[in-house]
Amino acid sequence: MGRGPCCDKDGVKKGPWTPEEDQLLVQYIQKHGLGCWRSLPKNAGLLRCGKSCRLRWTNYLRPDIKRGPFSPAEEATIVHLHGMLGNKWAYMASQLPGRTDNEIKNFWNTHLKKRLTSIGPKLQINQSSSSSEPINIKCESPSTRHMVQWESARVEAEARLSMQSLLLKSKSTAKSHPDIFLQLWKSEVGEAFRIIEEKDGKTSESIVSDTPLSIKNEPVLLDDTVTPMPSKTTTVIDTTQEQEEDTCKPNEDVMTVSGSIGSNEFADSTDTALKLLLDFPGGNDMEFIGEESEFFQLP
DNA sequence: AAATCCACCAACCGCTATAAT
DNA sequence: CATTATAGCGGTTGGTGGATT
Repeated sequence: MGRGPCCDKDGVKKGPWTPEEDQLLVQYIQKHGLGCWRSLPKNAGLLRCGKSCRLRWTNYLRPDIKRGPFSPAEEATIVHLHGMLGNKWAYMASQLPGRTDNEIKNFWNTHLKKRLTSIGPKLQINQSSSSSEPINIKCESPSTRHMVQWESARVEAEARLSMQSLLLKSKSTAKSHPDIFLQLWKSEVGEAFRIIEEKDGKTSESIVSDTPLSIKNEPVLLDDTVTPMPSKTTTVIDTTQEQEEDTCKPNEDVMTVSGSIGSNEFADSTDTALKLLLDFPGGNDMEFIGEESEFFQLP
């Protein structure tokens, strides 16, 4: 049969961790490194299940955890990525070194989402008109406007993608690409971005690394005190540098990924798509929606 | 000063994919 | 190959502390 149980449910402590428990866990990991979470609690003398230990370590005790408020640059990254990917907290965490998925998720739910909701009614999106008038978005701050625009774009993209997938299924002809980014890039959303890119005739910098990356996170060893880190990090961007502007500046400080991706062609196309989609064209962030009226039309 | 409300966040829960037996 | 545990992820909950009434 399969493996033995990870922990018997009885006699397992739950709830907040005490400093003593934290100390036991940290000491054990510093001494033995990361290995089997299943056996860790017993070996470390903890009355916790392995899952709880893993969460405590990854979300709180890891030495590379960055505490404190999110910088504007980090905020912008989250908004960008959420606009693109939705609730992919783990992926966002991989792009924000020192931040955990849990932290990002909490930050989104308690700050960004609220802000988005609060300014929601103020939005005046002129979709009824078939004219080429740009969407009229009224928001207090550029960052908020930015966020709303990305959310709008994401909702549109999702709607269109689901519609497309329905159509594809009904036709049973074309195979949908397994990669969501490539799907998105191949959709009109990506098309609209490409048009703008060409119009502008410039290659804008992206907050997302040019280094090939994959959603399937490859392990990478961080230069840290505790040896084998349970790193979910693949390609990381150093956003520790405070960036006052809302817009994303080019970031040269990119860590090297130790594990290369096997299928580079696929990964590259995915990354290019993601990179380009995360780049804002021109001055008006959502200009392409107004210009490309077919964006709102079904295929 | 007490009660209530609210925001924040750590931790848990449940699900899925993958790995081990 | 089937079964089961593990790891990882996203959603949700509950405790805590500060603000407000």
